[in-house]
Amino acid sequence: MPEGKRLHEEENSISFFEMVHQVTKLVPYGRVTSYGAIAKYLGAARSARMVGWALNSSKVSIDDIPAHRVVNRLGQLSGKAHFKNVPMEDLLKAEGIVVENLQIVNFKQIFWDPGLELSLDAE
DNA sequence: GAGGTGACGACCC
DNA sequence: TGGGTCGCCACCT
Repeated sequence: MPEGKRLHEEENSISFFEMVHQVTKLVPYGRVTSYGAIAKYLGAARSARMVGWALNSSKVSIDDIPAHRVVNRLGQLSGKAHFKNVPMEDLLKAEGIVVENLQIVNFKQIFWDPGLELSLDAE
């Protein structure tokens, strides 16, 4: 992944914040990714917290950004508390994702790595 | 203008 | 091997 252009930067000054939203929207139906995976893809592997922060803001447009498909590296629904309106696990289950005890059972199987998948597609 | 916050992850002991 | 601590960086107050 080139360090210059991570994503198709709509603006020259697109923020890390915006890129998180872009990547999150690219997560396929029925698949999930992690905060760290997104952060790593954006070249800020140590800034996973920022990804969570960005998704926190995305809740205003949760209809556009499937933030429920983003969990921590263990597949746990750490952001569940922020889905007070629509249960996070309910959204995941609706996509055929097995959630048990606030954790994705087949996390490894449905894990979607943006750094891997998007590099192949390279839109 | 500066400091605190935050849905995590990696490193160190 | 497992638990604890630090770092990261943009946005909000």
